[in-house]
Amino acid sequence: MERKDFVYRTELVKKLREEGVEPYPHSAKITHEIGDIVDRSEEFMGKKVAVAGRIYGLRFHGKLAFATLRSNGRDIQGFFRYDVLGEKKYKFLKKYVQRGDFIWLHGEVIRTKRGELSVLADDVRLISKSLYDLPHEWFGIGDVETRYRQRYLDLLLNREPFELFWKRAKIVEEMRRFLWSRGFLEMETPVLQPVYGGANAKPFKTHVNALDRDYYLRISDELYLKRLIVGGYTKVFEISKDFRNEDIDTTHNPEFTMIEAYWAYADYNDMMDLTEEMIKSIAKALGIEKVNFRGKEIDFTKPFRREKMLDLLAKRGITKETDDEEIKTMLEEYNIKLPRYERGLALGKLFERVCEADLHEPVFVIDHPKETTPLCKLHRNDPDLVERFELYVGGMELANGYTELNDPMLQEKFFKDETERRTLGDEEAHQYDADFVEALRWGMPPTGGVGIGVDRLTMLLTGQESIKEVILFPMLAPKEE
RNA sequence: GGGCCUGUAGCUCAGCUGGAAGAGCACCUGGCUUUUAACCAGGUGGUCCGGGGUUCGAAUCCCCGCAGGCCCGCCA
Repeated sequence: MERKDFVYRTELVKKLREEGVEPYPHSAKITHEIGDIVDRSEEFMGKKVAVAGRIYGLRFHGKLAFATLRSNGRDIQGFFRYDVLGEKKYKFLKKYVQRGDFIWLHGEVIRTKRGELSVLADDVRLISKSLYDLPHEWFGIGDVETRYRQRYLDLLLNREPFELFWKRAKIVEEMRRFLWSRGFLEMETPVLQPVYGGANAKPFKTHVNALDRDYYLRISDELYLKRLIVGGYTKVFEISKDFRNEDIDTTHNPEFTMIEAYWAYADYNDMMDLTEEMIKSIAKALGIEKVNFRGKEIDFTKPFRREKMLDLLAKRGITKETDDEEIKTMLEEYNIKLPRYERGLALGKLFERVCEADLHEPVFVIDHPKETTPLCKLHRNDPDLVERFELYVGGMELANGYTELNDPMLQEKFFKDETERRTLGDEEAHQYDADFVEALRWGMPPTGGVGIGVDRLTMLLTGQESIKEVILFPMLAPKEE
């Protein structure tokens, strides 16, 4: 059974065509965007304009009618008078034009008796017929599933997400502007990779018919951007969609956006400075100082603290003196399973479990045990650690950076260690990337790198606690009919 | 993977101690020359998520399934 509104409106389209009116014309030339007129209304007063937009409200009042027109999130009122518009067009409006339709109208910018900025129409055209009744904005769309599956309805009827995704676009724009201003070049590296790397994660597998080879969707673009540093660039970045074949929850989506930046001759301290300055400049550009997140305030104007991971663990009673047996007991208590006991890995896992959730105000956690990643340079003062940082905000990991490992022989060894972990059953261990080792053998300068989760940054800057709220089309199970 | 919750008109929701499917808005018809959630009068509209069961009778109770949300587990 077809929807009643669809049947009725489809019939109207048919009638329009019978009368020689095309309900979906090719263009509708406007003189101004609605927002421009609203922003500079006094300048436009008394002038003739042509505007277009979707009808959110249509109020017939005998021989008068008022329409709320919206375009790009901005509203202006269309004012139709029988005597100004003429009988034919007025009747057309009444018979064929409904809420949800797009119209074009021409007329003088005025204010009505109630002071509402309006265009007093002397001409009106239907420029796109909607075949469904637009739900009322007053009630909005509340059903979360509808909001995600039909995001356009969410954007059309709920103000908050419309503005939120505008902000997300601004965040990405500011990110680019910031890095461009620092001399970084925006690069594009492969999404389809024969060997995946740069993170601990399960990949999506695909097949390249032309080569008859299995490929992977990237889990990170790290190893390719570093090849570009080998290639001679000193500052590169990429905003990349990465793919990780893992669970979907409030902070994870299988497809997500990451920005990675690599900077030759710099180290992890420089990258922390860069990260902090970038986030603060984005927040400033958006006029954001403090955000309420998970019930607590985050102040983006204060300096980001830097804490050593081992110091944070020590505050929880896990120190150098804690012996391996005690740590193994703790792993069991927290139900953490490692393919094989390695102290450094265990400490990294315990940190996530014990400390992570409490890191609310921005803090760089630095100097991780060396077993936590194979891509990072050993610490200049302690061979058991690496020069790594993770930025935690709101209890989430927001960024991850290193003084990049550029010693090809050590890189080879670390990849071998990962291969061993893989054979022991660690599905997320890194793959051995011989081509990347080859690149390092040609020489990569000392380099600092960082990756920042764009979705999570958007969550933090907008106070949204679910990643689905900041991804336009979050992954959902396909609906079968 | 485990627990809790949700699914009723186009939208927002009520009905849930079993007994004739409802409201507001939207939509349609009529009225109205300053409305803006317009108003007034009348009207149309339902696979009560799907399947099975209990019962004289199920939107309501039971079982299975689907989809979504939250929490936990797992995981960047």
